[in-house]
Amino acid sequence: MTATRFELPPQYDPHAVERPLYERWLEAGAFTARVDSAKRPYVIVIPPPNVTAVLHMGQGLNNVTQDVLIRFERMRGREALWLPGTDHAGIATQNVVERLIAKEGKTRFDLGREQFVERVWAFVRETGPTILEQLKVIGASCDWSRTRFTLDPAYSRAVREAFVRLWEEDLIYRGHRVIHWCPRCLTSLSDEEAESQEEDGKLYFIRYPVEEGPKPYLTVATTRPETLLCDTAVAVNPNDERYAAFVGKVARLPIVDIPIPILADDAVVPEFGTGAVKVTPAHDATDFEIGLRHKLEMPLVMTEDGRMEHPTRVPKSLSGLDRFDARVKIVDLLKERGLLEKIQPYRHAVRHCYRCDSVVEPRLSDQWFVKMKPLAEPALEAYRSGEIRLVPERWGATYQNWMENIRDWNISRQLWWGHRIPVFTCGACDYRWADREDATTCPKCGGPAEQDPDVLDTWFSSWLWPFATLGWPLETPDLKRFYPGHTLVTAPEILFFWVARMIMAGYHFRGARPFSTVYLHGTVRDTQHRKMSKSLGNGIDPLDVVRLYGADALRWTTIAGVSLGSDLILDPDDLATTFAPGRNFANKLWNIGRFILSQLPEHVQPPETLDVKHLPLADRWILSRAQRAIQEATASLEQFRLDEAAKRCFDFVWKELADWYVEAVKPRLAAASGGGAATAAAAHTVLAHCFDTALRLLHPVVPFITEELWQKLPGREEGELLAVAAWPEPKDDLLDPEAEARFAIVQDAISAIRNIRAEYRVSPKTQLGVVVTGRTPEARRAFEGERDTISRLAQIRALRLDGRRASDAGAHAVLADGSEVFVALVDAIDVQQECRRLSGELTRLDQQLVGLTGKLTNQQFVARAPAEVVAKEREKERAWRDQRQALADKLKSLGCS
RNA sequence: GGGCGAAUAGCUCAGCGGUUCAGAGCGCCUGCCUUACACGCAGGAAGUCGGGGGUUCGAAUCCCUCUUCGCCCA
Repeated sequence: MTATRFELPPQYDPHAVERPLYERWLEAGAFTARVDSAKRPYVIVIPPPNVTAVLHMGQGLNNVTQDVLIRFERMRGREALWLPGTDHAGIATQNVVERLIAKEGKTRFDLGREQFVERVWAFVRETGPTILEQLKVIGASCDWSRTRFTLDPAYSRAVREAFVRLWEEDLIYRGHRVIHWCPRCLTSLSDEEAESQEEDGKLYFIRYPVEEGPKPYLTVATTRPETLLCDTAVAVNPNDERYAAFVGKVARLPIVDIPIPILADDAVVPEFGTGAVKVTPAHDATDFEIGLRHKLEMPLVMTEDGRMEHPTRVPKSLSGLDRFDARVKIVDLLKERGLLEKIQPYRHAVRHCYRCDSVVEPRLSDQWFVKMKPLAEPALEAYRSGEIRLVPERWGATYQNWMENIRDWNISRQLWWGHRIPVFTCGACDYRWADREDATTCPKCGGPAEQDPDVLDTWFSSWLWPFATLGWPLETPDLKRFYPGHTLVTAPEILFFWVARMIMAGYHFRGARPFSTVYLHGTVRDTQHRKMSKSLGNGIDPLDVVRLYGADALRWTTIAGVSLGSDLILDPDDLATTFAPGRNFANKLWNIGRFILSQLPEHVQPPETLDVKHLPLADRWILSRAQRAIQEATASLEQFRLDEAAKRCFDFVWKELADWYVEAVKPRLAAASGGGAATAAAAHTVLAHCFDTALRLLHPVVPFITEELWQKLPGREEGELLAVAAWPEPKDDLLDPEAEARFAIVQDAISAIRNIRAEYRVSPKTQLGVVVTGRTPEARRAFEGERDTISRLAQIRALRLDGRRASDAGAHAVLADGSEVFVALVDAIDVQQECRRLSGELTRLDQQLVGLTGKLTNQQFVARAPAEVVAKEREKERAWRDQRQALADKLKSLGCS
């Protein structure tokens, strides 16, 4: 019976099992979605990590969440496809490689475009697979046969196709306007990529001399005095009477000393500063609009890398200075000339580059834009009609707000790494067109064609991810079968960057939603609630966690620790405590398995053979609890309540199966070799069934340990895998509310005895004499049937159920249903203490009864509350009165006053 | 300035109209190496559910307001 395969170590060792199991899943093709099966598809596309990235906790949470969902649906019989891949991440990747070559003392300009791009490719080929390999370590069940990269040739064709189509639909245009410019990355950014942060800045009040004005000067307020060098006007609000007399006059621009007009424009907010503002059309989006309206000059006063430069406007002393150094200098110059009125502290939003955090410089330039309004409309409608659902729902407001106020999308980046913009210009006739092929000559005049030097925003490729990964624009079998997809799991930070745009692209290019549900999970933070980040050094390396405690411990802790949409707080300085829940649970599961496996014979009868009605109460109870666990865990997973599902399974396997059933059934198992063969056989079946159920339910969350244990269960056939085994279905004939209620009383009795034992400090070794008196025939039958259970779990020498006791020296307890417990404690008993204990109970009960009777005598309650609530309260009152009576009797018999 | 969210045991969080629902995990206290597990077992202490007001027969749970914190957008 004790075959060698059950000789398992008392502590679970994840390292011994994880890698081989993952290999086994791969070899079996367990994660490969089949294009030709009859199953309904279920598709998740991974949010592609940057190709240079290494796994961090945020991705850990993100990917474990996806894995739970995909494994759940796979077990439920769907054709599950979890499509993995990476993103070329234009700016980020280019930055990484630029830093690398900087160590060699070179810049990308030294290498030249072609060589530099080749250098990036070499780097990417080396590091690209890293993060995907790391996903395997944490158990991600991706379909690796379909791994994609946004710069794959096929994917690049999709990007190009999308661009050309939009061009043909007249949705792409060349815009001349002020955009966000990163002077460090040397590229323009979209609105989303320029993140605003509240900062403490200063408001400078500067006097602009006025020629022949009502006053000698006009004071303007600005946060960026260095830009005054390219001011081309001063503006006030047309309705601002304070300045009416200035309008039409000429101011002299300080330092530069040239005349600029004073004009009136609605865009000026009278409440800001003095109500008069300087107008810098080339370095401020609002000023640019003013400039357009008043046909102002728009000189640029900075180089692309943010240094002051202009042939006539920048004085020699400032030329070549960084913009922030120039600010200081300019302020000094203004002071010298008596033109600085004052400086005030000022809190305002400043935009920063989302990749390098540099302060973004608004800058006038020509860029390619996508007209977004027509794309946004279907995406907005999809949300409003419920065709696409956001979980948690509250993000809907944010989504709608963004879609309603959508602005055109600047998609050109002045980078070398990425999809080169397929726009060509004829050197001879200036004709401009977008092309699916690399053109060399002009289709109009045959002149030389020149391709736009810029590349596309990375998000312009990743917004096609849900279908470009499946072969679009070709109508591939994969595309037909696996689009539209189902669930997208991601963080709210990229709701606009990526999710919203994918929805737009889905409708625009495929005429169908890319997915039906967007699950937005929280952020991983440290104990001070700071977002984990490399720069703060407060991150946790998920692989460290795997190394220390195993992948399942990592997975369990992240899934059970985070409720729908909330942040996950982890302590990077105390991994042991942080991941203890996962480690402890895995070990517990291991040991439950170790025990059960050691007990089971080679052949266990299937649960269908059980004569349920005649099983012992404990068996009926645990079987019923198993059905409930199935129902509740399934329902929770369907609602994306992964933590709830995990905890429900935890309670079933630990708090019910291990703490109660396994303990209750030990005497029967021990009797297997003796005369109790039949009852032991039933116990084997029940144990095997319940454990098998638990392993299936837990597999999506802790796949490794469950697979390992499941493989060892008797009756396993060669090649069977839990990863593709069927999800449990609740069996109605095993649901048994009566057994659940009865067994609860047995548990209640055992707890009462244990409580008394602890209270009177009776050693666990001391075998007690106990009398349990059931209040009802049902209770008496329950106690009778579970006599052995009670004796074992409460360490009882002599258990009487007939109500007769040998002495009165003992402790008493009354159970919820009015049944009574008497524990003989001849020496240990302290009547005074017993009186205190029981009267304490009585007082508590009395207080509850006061409240309850008050409620029941309240006409309003009886009249207005639902009848079933009232009935429930009445029933409760009856039970409590029984309890109270029993307690009072006891107190009286003990002689307590 | 606009919008959203959070505030419940020492910590991280469940619960979101009906008192044995004031809970879990970790931590803490007491006692146990009871032949699956000390990464464990048994028992226990611990919160006027952020403040105030309201709705309701009944509120941690709904509404208003204030305070504190976080996020997003301008």
